[in-house]
Amino acid sequence: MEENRIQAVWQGEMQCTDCKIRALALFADLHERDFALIHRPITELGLDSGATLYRQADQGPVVFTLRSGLVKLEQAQSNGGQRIVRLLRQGDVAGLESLLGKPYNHTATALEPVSVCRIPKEVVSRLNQETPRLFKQLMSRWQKAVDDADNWLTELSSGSSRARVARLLCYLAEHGEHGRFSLIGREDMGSILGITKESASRAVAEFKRERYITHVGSGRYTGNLDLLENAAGR
Amino acid sequence: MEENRIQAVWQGEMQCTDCKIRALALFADLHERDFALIHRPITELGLDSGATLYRQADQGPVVFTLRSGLVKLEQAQSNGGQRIVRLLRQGDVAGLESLLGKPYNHTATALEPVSVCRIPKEVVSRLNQETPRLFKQLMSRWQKAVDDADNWLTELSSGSSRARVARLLCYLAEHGEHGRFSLIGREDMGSILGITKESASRAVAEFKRERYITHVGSGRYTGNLDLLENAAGR
DNA sequence: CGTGTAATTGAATATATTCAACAAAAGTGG
DNA sequence: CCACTTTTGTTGAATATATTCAATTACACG
Repeated sequence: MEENRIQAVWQGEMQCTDCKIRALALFADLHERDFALIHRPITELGLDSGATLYRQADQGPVVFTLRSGLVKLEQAQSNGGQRIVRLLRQGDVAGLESLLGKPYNHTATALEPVSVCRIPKEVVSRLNQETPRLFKQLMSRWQKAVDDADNWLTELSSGSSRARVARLLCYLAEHGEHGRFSLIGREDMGSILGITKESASRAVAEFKRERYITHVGSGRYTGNLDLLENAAGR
Repeated sequence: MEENRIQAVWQGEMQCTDCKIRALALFADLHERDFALIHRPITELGLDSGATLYRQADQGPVVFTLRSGLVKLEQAQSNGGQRIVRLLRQGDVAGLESLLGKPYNHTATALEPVSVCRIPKEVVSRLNQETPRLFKQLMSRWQKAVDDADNWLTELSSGSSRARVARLLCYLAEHGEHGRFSLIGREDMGSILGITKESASRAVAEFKRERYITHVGSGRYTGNLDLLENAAGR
């Protein structure tokens, strides 16, 4: 049911002790014996691009950690629109607010195929009581969410539309492997940057023409960081 | 020295057990005996409008809780400018990142005379080890910072400059006592809303002419919430 | 190979910024 | 308490920038 709603294309029970990205994940500092305290199943899910992890206002029993891929967090505006307030990638945690018994504050949607771990909140609560090691990681994740939100505002919601798009492309280029990245939809770009999809499209099209970004096949691009940073105004 | 740098106009050692706003503060859930664990002094400071609590990149040994007044958090942009990313009021905590050993991420400045409690981070760490009661409050503060940041983005950084100013005035009116509030400087408004001070000024002047806000003496105003919400587009 | 979705582009319009001038308010020092 | 200086707010006019809406064009997928 739950798995159905979130449109998993594959899933499996997870052994966190063997996790290849544990250094990046919420459970980074846990020891062997800490894992004995996990009594509820942690499942790993694979989701298609476009799949929804959870919806704003839902009362969820789980947090997610992102193993790979890219997820957007959208929040409803009082005027009826939606605004993308953050992008999550490997190691980021989604739905922390559920640990406080609060409904999800965002709708979380995969922007590309993603792999996530679904962690029941009881697992986190229990581990947090039993061992102080999780505590610091939890605080760090919360702080990272604050930092990301603040940087989002200062970097992506200020300046001309061209500069905003340039900064977003820098972000994508810096986080993509080998500097290669997929462009996100122009509508999403607009929702991230607080501009219209047309303005986003115009800026992207210009950057293509001016070779600030170059197509390298199968929808992937590389960016000229120097040129982009310059257009971003820094 | 420290007290000098933050330009305190008065200060005194604080007995948290007697705190009149404890229900709102970080130490809300603590019991009598928990306070025996506090070995370092918590001081209460009064600051003038314009005083700086701390500066971005400083490595501070304290967090602050705000007892009264209004504080802005400014963050440097990569282009050299500054953007106000949050406003803090009664019960809010500033400088949580210092608990993780990180430098402050913002410059915190009083927008009106404020009263704050200055809490050495050792006090928080120690209490947090000894009692689980602080833990939940800490998580809540962190989550509130995230929520505030997200709402800031969706509510104050979207739409026309007129709508943004209307939303900011709504915010001020809702949080002021008896719906009365002081207008903040137009330059600060611009920095909050991502517009120029001239655009902010134009919108404010219009709202005054149209009686969306009314002067009630000594620099204080009341707002017509219906009209303002309407102008805010909701 | 069509068909629908997403991206691009153009032209008209709306909106915000810039820069300059002036007014109002808030300090400052007798 | 008053004159003076400085800062802050307001407004106008020219310009730059972004939005809107409509018309194509490119592209992915069955």
